[in-house]
Amino acid sequence: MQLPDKYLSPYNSSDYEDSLYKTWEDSGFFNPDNLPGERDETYCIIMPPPNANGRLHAGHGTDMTLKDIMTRYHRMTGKKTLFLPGSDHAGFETQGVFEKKLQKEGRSRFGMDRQDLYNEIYDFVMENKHITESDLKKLGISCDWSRNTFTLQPDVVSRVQDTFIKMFNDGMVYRGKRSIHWNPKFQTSLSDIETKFEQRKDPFYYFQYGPFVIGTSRPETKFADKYIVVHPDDARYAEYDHMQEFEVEWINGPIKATLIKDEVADMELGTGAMTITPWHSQVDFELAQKYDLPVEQIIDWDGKLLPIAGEFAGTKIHIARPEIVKKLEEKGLAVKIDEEYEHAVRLCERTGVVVEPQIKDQWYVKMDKLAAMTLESLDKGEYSFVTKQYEKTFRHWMEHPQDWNISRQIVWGIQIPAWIKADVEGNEEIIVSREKPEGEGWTQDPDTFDTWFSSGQWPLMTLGYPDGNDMEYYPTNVMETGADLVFKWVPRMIMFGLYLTGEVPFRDIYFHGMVLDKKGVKMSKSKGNVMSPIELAQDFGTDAMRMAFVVANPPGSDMPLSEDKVRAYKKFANKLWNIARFVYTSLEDFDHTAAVAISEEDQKHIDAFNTTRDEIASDIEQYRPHLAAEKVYHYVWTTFANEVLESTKSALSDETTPEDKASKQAMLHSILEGILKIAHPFMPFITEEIWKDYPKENKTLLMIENWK
RNA sequence: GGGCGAUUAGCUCAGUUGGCUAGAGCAGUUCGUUUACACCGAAAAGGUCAGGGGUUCAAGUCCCUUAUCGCCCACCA
Repeated sequence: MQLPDKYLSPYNSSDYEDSLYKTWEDSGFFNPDNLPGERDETYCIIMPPPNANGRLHAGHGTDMTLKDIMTRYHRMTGKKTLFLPGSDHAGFETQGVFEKKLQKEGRSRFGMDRQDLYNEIYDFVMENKHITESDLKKLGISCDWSRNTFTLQPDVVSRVQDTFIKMFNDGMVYRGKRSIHWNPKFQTSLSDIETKFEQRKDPFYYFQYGPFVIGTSRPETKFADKYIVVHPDDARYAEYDHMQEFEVEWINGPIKATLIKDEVADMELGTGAMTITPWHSQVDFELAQKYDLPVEQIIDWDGKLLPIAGEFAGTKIHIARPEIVKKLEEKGLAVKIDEEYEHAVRLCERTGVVVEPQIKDQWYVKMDKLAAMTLESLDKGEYSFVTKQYEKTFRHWMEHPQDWNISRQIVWGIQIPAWIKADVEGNEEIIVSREKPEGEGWTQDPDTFDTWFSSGQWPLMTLGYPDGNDMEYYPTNVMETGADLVFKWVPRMIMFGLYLTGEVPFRDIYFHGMVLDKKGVKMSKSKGNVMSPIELAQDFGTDAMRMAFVVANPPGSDMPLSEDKVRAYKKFANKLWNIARFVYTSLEDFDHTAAVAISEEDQKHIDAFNTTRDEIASDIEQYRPHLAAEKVYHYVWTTFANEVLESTKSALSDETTPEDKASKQAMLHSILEGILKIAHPFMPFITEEIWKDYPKENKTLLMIENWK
């Protein structure tokens, strides 16, 4: 063969990547239906859908690379392999992003028509979605774009709604007034896992309340407090009886208060006596239900005080707080203020807004049975954690299930298929159905589902549940995703899978860690240490970037990433390029179709390669891609380039017999093929490009060549 | 309060079921421009694998313990 000119200059990824991706895509082999040969065994990975509202980050890079390595490997071993892409509407997050955009334009979603708002967000998301998809292609991932799915496409919407209807009919969902986490700025409720705690130092106030001194950090909620709670064993209050009543002078005049003795009171905190505000505290609400106490709203949905606050009505709570304290001081009811009080404040995880507990009618999923099914299935070994360290955490969470609030007061999502008719007394009649019920007065619940309600059904929806052809891929092989989804997403998919089909959606769960910057600090826009996979791919080549994402990145632990690391694998790509150059040059007078006797020495090299190749295969199959990648690197550079290749140099010159030379040529020819194959899942572009020139009969794309 | 994990070369980290003469990248030392590659090669240097104890023929790897650091969950009127 003649050495192609392209090898005369160093490997320049940008000259090849786009056209190679197009070649793969045009070949149709991303779609398992088009793969050649008999393929009885299926292999399927469902892509965790990136949110359709922004650019890819380094986490996506790792995520996609790991999945693509597994996909490409299994495709080469002859399985009917499907890597199924999609995107998630990411309800609350997307609407948040969109509202910021509106704000910049001096607009607001409030007052906008529901459908207009939805349509505007839809257009915004579609634009971003296309950018994301072209970004994904730059990562070289071999997913079947013909099966690309979006959570808000009509057939997904209707099937997700059907699940809700089935759950309602099965008594698995209910509607009820509950203490919810309310985000007053974004006007929506949140589930437990959408909130986080932040340690803050706030003043802690002690007020005289009848014969008691109560402690509180939230005086602005106290207007309607008529119940005092102390611990039954608290000796300081032994003289008072449970349900004893007192006349109390309070913020806006005298009231009648009642003492409750209950173990929820913490004797260590403050004076051990508190008053309760059921509407604005989850714990208090539970207590109110236990003793059948009245509940009254003090703070409105915007975070302002209601008329019950008298002169403070209409005031934002953080403004009212010091004024209320001042009034109590003037009345001589303020005992003392502890300025050093540290406590945890619940915030909205995505927006950082302080959450206000409120009481609202919401839809809930009953979790007890679903959680039990999920645990039972785990015990039976129907699915398992590759990253074992998460199993215990997962179990603990599943053993203490909380009912799941699935209603969101936003438009960007799948509307809940429930119709409500209220009579004059405010009693509600509810029909759950996709179609509007017969008769007058029905309005559809304006709320949408929590995003995780639809993404929890993602493997089912993408594979066409209930009766689509692709259900042959269910259960899928592995769910590879970020560890932050151990509660948010993974358990929900398992629960929906078991509930709807009786089978888990995937066999193995593999969590990769977070990608940190080179100092080990979490990447974030505000810190300015974000590394874009797209820029890395442009600067160093996608193959180099993929290697950097995999090497030294064991399952389940975080990984720092630096440009130096990516640069190292760019060099490696060039090394591979020059190995090809050397081998192809050496094969100038070699006939690859002729039978050649391989010398004992050369056979040893081939055998050693085969051993390495099999180790790499087992590393990939057993979820050790980080070791597999390192072995590829080490074999190619140290063993092959530095040892094998060097050892052939004298023989390939004219100082040898023709037989020996032919043996060396055949050995190099054979091992180069193997190297391109073992490197392909990790570095698909450069290997495919070198493969183009590889002398072989009946050659196909490297992507679908046989691994061995 | 409950749980998980980390501690290995100057720095950032690998090291699967115990078999190690402990590896990689970057940084740094010496030599080399020998036609695959200077996006390179050769050679050397750097580590009582956090401390202590134990199991074993054998421990970076398993067990106990101490210290430091990180993360997650729960709760805090």
